[in-house]
Amino acid sequence: MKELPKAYEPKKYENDIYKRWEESGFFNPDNCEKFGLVDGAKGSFSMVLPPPNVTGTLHIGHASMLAIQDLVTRYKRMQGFRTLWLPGTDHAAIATQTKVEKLLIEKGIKDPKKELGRDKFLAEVEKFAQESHDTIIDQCKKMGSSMDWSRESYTLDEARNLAVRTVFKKMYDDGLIYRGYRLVNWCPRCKSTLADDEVEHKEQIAKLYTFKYSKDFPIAIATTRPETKLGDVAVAVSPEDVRYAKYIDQEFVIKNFGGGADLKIKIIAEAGVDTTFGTGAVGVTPAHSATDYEMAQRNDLPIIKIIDEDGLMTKEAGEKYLGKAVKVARAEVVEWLKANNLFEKEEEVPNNLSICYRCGYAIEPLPSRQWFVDVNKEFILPNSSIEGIKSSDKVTLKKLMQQVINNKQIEIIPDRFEKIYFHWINNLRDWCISRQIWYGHRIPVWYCRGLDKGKCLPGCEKPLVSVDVPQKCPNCGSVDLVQDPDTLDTWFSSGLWTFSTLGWPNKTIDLKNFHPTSLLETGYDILFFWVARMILMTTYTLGQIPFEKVYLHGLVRDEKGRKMSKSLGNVINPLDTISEFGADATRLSLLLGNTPGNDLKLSQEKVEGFRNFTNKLWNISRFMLLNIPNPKMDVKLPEAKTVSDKWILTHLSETIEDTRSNIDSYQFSLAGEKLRDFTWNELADWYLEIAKIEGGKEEILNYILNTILKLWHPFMPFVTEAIWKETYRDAELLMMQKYPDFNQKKAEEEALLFELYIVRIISKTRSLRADFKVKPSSKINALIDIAGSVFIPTVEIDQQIEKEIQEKFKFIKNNEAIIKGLGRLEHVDFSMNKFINGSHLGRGVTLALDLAGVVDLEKEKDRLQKEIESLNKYISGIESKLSNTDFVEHAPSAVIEKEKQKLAEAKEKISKISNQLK
RNA sequence: GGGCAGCUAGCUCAGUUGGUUAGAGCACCGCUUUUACACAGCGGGGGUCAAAGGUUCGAAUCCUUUGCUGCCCACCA
Repeated sequence: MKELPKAYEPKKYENDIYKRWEESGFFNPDNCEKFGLVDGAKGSFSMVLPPPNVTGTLHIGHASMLAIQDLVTRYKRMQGFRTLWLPGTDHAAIATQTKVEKLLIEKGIKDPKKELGRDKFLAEVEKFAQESHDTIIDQCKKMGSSMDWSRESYTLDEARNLAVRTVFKKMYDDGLIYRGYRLVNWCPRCKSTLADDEVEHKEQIAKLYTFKYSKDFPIAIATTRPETKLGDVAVAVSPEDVRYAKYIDQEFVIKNFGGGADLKIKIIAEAGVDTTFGTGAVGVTPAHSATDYEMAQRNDLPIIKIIDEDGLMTKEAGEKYLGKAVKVARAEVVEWLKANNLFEKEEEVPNNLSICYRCGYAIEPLPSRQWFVDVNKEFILPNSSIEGIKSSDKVTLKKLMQQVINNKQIEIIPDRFEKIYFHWINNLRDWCISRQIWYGHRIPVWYCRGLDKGKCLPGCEKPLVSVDVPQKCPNCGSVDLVQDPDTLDTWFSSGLWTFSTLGWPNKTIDLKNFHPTSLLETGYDILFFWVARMILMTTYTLGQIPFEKVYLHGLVRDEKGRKMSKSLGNVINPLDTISEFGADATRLSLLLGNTPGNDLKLSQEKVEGFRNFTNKLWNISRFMLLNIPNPKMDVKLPEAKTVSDKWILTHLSETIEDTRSNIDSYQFSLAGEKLRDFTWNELADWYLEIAKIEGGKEEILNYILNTILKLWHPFMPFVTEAIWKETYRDAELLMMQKYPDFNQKKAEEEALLFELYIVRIISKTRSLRADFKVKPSSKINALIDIAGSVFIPTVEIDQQIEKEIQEKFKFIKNNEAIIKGLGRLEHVDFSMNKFINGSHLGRGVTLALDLAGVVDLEKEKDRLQKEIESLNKYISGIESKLSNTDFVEHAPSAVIEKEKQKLAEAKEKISKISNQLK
């Protein structure tokens, strides 16, 4: 017999337990296999950790992700799958560089990049990334994550760099990567391009200015950005617009617009122009607006770049504006328009401002020479294992991305995100992958600087794309090669994550064992950034899907549903809740009440509630251990000695089945709630109390404890492992035990009867006691009468009914001790067919408490009267249902039978109560 | 402008293919320190399931419309 401390103190156990897990080596599937803990028939289960950015520390959203993934991992591992959960971190290029720049500026370095230079600056970034990485890893461990640290990866390490270079080269050779001068999203603060989906929109009120370019110009236009008009090449009007039809195709020259350059403006017809907005005419600025750029392409118009990468006006805007900031230029253009009487009006309109998703700065669209991935170019996919795409078929990247979802090779949970995914792909444009920042994978492209400085041969201008550093120009033989200064979009390398982490481009055993991965669990907020790009990169590179299922979780919000942010001061730090309430409570509060794809509201109270539950489980075990002198680890389903045993074992069996099927269908919350109900309500509140009365339950308690620890382990690994150790001392880890299997045993009828009779009698006894304010300490007497069940509508007691009554009598009498104990009764008399006055519990059972001296007669009358009222309502509802011929004709007979039974039962009750009132 | 969710007890949410008098946790009220647990136990109150219409014998559940709330997407200059 062992005794545990009264309350569970997570701090005393968690670190040691994690250490034991880690030292066991079983986070690594190779070791599980070596020790025969893998069931060959089950195969592999693999999952990559969505690598957290090394921009800082983990927040509660990460904790939620870790809780879900660790739950699945432990569950699969306990089932005998060859289970791999592969960890790593993401260099997060722009984000990390921006962060470090900020920190250095705070330290007093005004322009860190300029002052330090590339190498020193990068060293600073790496130092920061390393520190951040260490914190992240530590936090993962604090959460109990059972990841295989021996396979840890980084999106910017050597192995991943090889994968990046190899894929880049392959895509270039297939013509899917090209270099082009095109309009890109430019962040003047980050001084880099951004992909389309890295641009966010913020609603604002903008000033809309209406004016004419010149006195002679026939059409007024409206714009929110007058300074860009210095780069206008056309005015677009709707072809339907009668006001402007006559001007279409005319050309105008505006001398010295805004005091700057001359403009050549052609009037063009564009169907997309809204005749009701502004003047119904749009000034077209191809270099600084995506829409206008497309119009220019369609109409063969020139592109005049008047804003540069620093957000300053170029000389194309005219000498007057050269080098001036955009905002300054705007004011000057407006001023000029007013001075020249061209200005018509100024009004406020709602407007969407494009901003950088990393730094929030306004995006400047501008034309630039960049590297792109062509999503529409056709190519052939050798080694295709994509269903519906043969190795000889021509495909595009877009088509690949659509196909794997269409053919259900990849399933997205919840499936509503599939629609969103398709919509995104349909609108997808070529992906700009080059970034003008320093922290990232250098683009594996070199340029020849000539055999003899600047004297290249024809053909030398072709970029030299190579996995390894090329020694000389293959065209002219020069060794004077210079690498492209740009780096790659961080999502280019994280897009390779499922296979680059498994050793690709080498043909490794890991790739064979673990790819495609089984599950990708991540937030819906990076569906496009990451999930879609992994699908793109993996299907293209391997001809394989990256994962079979995508489970998307939502955001963790505060108790009011607001996003957590430092400025609001509502951030819940997982380390704080772990330290205050324990990792298990933190995990449960993130797992339960959380449904796929939906945001979760979290409050301190919620975590507290689960801390209470952890402690409850601890105390349940504490009590059980007091009653299990010799805990045994290998358990078989024990034999039930009493009805209560049958009852609890039946419920346990159901619980195993429900837990498993809920986890299997990704309903983690339901699984946990079911387990909690069983543990707290059925086991603790009923069965353990019964065990105190009946005694002699060592074997069954041992079985139940053993089983629920296993069932709970994936949810709350620490406390279960701690109890396991206390129970079985030197035994092996709970983590590696076999997850309980549902035994197909049918629910025992007696188990149901236990609820129908015993539980009902006790509950009624308790509620009557409370109603009549009987002191809990005073034990009273009761009378229980057992008559024929109302199901047989006959007054005569034939043999069959007699037998039924006898059996029922025996059944209830057998549980007298429990009834007395839990109902706090001194003495219970049993009778047969006495039709006594009392509470009618249905099925012919009547309960009467001896309340002599305690009963307030008037109060009792009131109570009965109320009960009659409610019963009458109930009865009339059923009667009207049953008298409805439509119902009787259409409803299935089972439903009608049920209604009839309910009616009979209610009627009997009411007649008995009326009797009593007399 | 297009799309997707959500609207069920004071709060957070369950409610699987339509079929008990719609459930749980927290909070609330009353009682209890009955030796596993007061981070507990027992009992209790509380909802016309956002609104309207429709389908059906029967709707929280299916359909239509509307209203809020949130999110995503989009080239109204």
